[in-house]
Amino acid sequence: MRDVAAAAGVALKTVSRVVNGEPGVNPATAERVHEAIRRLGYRRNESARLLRAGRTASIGLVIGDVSDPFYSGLSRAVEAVARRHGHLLFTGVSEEDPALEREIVLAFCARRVDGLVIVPAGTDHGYLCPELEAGVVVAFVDRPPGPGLEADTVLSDNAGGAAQGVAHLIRHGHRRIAFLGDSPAIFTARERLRGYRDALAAAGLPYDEALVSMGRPDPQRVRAALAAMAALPDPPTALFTGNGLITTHVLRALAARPGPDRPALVGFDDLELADLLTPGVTVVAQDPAGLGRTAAELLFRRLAGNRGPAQRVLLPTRLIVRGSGEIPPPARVA
Amino acid sequence: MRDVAAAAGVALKTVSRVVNGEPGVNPATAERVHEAIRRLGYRRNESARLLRAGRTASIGLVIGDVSDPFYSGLSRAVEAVARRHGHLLFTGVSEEDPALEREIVLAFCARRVDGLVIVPAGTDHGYLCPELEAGVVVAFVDRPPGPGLEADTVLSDNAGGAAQGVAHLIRHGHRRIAFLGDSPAIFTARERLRGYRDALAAAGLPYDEALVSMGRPDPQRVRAALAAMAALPDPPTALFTGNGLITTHVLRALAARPGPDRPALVGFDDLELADLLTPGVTVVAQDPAGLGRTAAELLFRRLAGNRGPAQRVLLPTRLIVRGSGEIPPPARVA
DNA sequence: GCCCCTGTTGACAACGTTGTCAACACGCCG
DNA sequence: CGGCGTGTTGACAACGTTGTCAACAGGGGC
Repeated sequence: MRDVAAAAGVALKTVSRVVNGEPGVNPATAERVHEAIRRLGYRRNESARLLRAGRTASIGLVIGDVSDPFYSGLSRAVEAVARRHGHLLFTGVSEEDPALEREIVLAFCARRVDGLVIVPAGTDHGYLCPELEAGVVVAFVDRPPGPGLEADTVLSDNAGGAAQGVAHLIRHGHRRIAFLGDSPAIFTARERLRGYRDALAAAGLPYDEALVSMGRPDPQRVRAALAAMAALPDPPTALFTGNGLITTHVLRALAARPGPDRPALVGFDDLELADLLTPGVTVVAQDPAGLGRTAAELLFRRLAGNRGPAQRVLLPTRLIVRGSGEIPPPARVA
Repeated sequence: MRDVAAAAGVALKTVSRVVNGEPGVNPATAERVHEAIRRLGYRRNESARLLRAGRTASIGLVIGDVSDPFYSGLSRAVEAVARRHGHLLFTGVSEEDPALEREIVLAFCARRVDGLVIVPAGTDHGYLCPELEAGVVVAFVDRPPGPGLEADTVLSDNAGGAAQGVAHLIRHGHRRIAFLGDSPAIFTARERLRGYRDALAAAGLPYDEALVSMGRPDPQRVRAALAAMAALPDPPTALFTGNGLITTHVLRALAARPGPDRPALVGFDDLELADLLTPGVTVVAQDPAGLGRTAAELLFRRLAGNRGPAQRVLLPTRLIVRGSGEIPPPARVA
């Protein structure tokens, strides 16, 4: 900028005015400056401008794992909203590790991002308090923050969706329905279990701990849990799986056990190609893009000055019936 | 920082020294400063530091669409490498639109990112030249940059992989093999077509334009192309699909037409759940994470000062045989 | 007592911008 | 001709940090 000023024979400030299209510059002078800008290939340093302005026009997004389609739909939506508001997006991946999450969040704060959208892995977000006081705005999505923190939060209706899925199985005559979920340390897993219990209770069915298995969503654990349930004197005739990964593990395990004793299956989270499987898989679908968009929009509303109390938004889920829960029908075309 | 200095009764510079752990500070003074930092909850402004330092310790990633699992695996790898090098990652989504890509890239450059990893949507990257001269480092991934630009590029072996997939079909006795690919405007689509032709030529089979359809990967177009081919006097007995999206469209179309005249199928790109379909889908799998990692590592090698000529890295693909290309076998367990 | 060396500290400028305010020239009005 | 408003321009400080260099005090050797 200094070079441009020298080349055009004007002061720094005049170049700044021209660059920002401020009024009150002689058209002839402006043309000289533009000429110099072109000749020197000058481009304003946005970081410096923002340092001066005291904002960064950027927000940070912390997710668990981009390669999960749930998170990628969510990040895409956040990115779109950020760009619409003229902000750039930092993306960080916590790998579901609270320590890493904290490290990433603090790195974002050190860059003075204007706001944060967080899919929290940890349960203690005390480390955020100083940042909040410093003016950073935070929205949580998919899971609520740890206790003691007031912040906008956007969640799926996990309990309601799970209840809907389980009710679907009950409507189709199932009485012994198993629940295979993620670790109870995870908020969504607990909520979905709650929905499962609600649905059983609503139908007057007993809750049987032997039909519930929660833990890490790895293939061995899922396979072992399935085997244990199959060995019960009164094995389940239907399964409700607590997330997409577990659904796929169960599908793989069931593929090894075809035939009429194959239990029905309803899963939380939609799966790509789920409609092409035989039998089709009925799912409770979330709206990842809706979650991301809503959270980002709440964030920008705060950045625009909204000082209301923290909101908690619950997004509905959608039951997509694809023929499971009945006797295996022929494949349906979407 | 000024407040900390005042609180500790020292000069600004001393606080800076303490914060950076520079030697030559009296331990007692350092303790006073630490005390003040704690009391005031001071946290260094990284943006200001980097402005001073003349770097931003951030890189930009431009991809076409996060919700495509190919891109999400790639971005995850880039993010991991960036963090390992102490850099933050800006993510931008071009939606495969050259104008948007350009806008995002220039926005990143205006922030003075140290480097860029780009999955190019456009074919003219002339707008990057001034940025390159200004010292930005760029690595292209998945597709090469437009002509006239020398930059590190990491590609999958598109032609080789396609040839391998088509050869698999030929080995299983197919002589009429169709190619359904993305728009010929897309580099990878052209390369995969080339591989298809190579494999035919290597087997002494004729190239029949009636068996080739390229265009936007939307369901209607794919369905129409399939119908047209099925209506040929000598319809194809096997299909090679040019990317994952087209493969799923073809699978949906084929699901409506079961039976023994169903053509065999091999697709470029692996699909989640592909092993659970009946029949299983054989694919030519790329390594999205490998692409991202390699591109990011080349980038950081440049940032570390490597001044060699631009490299072009070709990553191998992997044929995953899942029983397609033969008469439909029973489902296999992974 | 003088000099030099070392350890500690601070003043100042700089990174690349923009906000504030003052200066200047010009023309118009009274 | 003096005063004043307007249009144009520039000097300076500031954003929050760090590099450069100088200043100062204390101690040891001559």
